[in-house]
Amino acid sequence: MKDERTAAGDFGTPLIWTRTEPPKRRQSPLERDDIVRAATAVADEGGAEALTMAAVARRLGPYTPMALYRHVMSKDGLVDLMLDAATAEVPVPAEPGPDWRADLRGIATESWAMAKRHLWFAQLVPTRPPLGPHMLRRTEFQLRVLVGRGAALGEAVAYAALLDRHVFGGAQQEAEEHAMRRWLGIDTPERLAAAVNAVRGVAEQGGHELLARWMEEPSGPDMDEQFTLSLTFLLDGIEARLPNPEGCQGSGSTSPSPKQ
Amino acid sequence: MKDERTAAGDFGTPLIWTRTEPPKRRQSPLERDDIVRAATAVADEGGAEALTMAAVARRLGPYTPMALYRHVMSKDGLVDLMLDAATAEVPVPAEPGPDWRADLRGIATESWAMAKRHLWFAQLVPTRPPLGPHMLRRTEFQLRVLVGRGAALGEAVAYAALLDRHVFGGAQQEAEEHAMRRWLGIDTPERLAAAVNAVRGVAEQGGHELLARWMEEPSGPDMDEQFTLSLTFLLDGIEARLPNPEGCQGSGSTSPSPKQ
DNA sequence: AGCTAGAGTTTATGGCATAAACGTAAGCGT
DNA sequence: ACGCTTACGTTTATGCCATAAACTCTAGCT
Repeated sequence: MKDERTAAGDFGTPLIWTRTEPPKRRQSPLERDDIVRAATAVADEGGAEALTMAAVARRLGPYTPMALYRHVMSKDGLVDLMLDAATAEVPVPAEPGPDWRADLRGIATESWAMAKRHLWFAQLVPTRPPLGPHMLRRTEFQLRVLVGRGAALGEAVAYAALLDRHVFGGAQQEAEEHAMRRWLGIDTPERLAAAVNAVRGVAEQGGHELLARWMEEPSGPDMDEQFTLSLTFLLDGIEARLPNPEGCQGSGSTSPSPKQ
Repeated sequence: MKDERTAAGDFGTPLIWTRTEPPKRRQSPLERDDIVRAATAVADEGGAEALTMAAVARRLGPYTPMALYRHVMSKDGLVDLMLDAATAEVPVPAEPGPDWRADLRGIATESWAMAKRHLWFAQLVPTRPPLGPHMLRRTEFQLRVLVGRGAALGEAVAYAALLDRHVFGGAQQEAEEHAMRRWLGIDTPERLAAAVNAVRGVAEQGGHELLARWMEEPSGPDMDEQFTLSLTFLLDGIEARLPNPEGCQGSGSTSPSPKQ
């Protein structure tokens, strides 16, 4: 990974999904799963910026960073494995149920919960192509639900993408706030106050009355409520564009024109 | 910026907005604006991962990376300035107009267009607190529109956040695809085919029929259409929760319960 | 017994941000 | 005119990263 910042990563190196785990000796002391678990623990605690090969190796015990490369190919490979392992935590039904909204809502809600458990997830997922087996399985389920409700395949792909954007976008924002609190708040509460005051000062100077008022006394739905809210908005929107009110199969390529 | 990857950045260092540009000599050869412009050009061309102090300095002419620090304080400071400069490109009306949907749609659409001009924007914006003056101004406008329509302040903040999440989430995805194409596609078209085939192989093996079908022949709304679509969904949802159908001021703290 | 392949280590390279100390020259007051 | 100050840019050095390459050790097969 040449530069970690890039949210549009370097996919040039072969993806780890093309290489299977090397065949094991009897009981090799180090395994992919151990490494992924350790890396996940490191990132859970310190965020994505704490995830370095050295930190993972240290956590595993008496290992050097280079030991990991034999098993995970590269840091990108490790990240791919971590992302897929985390995705595996969201349960995906074998078959779509009778209520398509519940199906999609379930996937979204579970994903949201997972992303809150692993705040690094939302930070890292946009840096890698979402091609892990569990992510594929998850996507396929979403598509089946939508196509089963009459959406055209291309539309289904768009709707799924749109829902996921919302889940992971929200999680990303949550992660930001968490990190902000970590840096400004926890260790030095007076710095939090100072920063907030500075910003409020800017807001007031700029004549930003509403913003200043809100910063003085934040209110409104919290992240979870916002998540539920916009999820509902999106499902409503999708529903309005599905062809049959309670239908079976259908091409569904025609769609009502939305309000402009 | 210790680790660039982190989408939840290090806000510990004082924000650049607290420091004004140092007073200039007669005509200092290097100015903040020059630097920000050059940095923007670098990132426009090479993406966020190409944005290094050295690259910016090189672009400016016969300067060393360290020269920049006198003017922008740190790389984070530079990024903050870049983000705000880009935000300044989206026009914000002085006053809300008669049609609140048009107002919000306008901000969102212009922001989307800006983010497509500067693909690094969506990659970098989640790494820094959105406290630049232009960003504040933009947010204040959104709030004024919503509060003017009867939303409670806290709700307005949530709605604005929710809309922005979609704008920048979509832009982020666009940036990913662009980078992916850059790495896999442009220089070596056969590698694109190989990669797609590999993934399709995985999809087929896993019995992911719809996914495989779609990868065989992608279809459906493109990014712009998806953007418009989900924007409409969200505006519809917000509209349904605004108190008065065509009203003036109002507390708006009660809201219809959404369909579950 | 000896070979081999896998596991982990050591060493080295190069990119990156950035702290610290160092010229250098432009403008100021005297 | 003289010297001091101060902004400006450079040099040098530090430390953190990922990771390539070569090396060592050892289990287990032939």
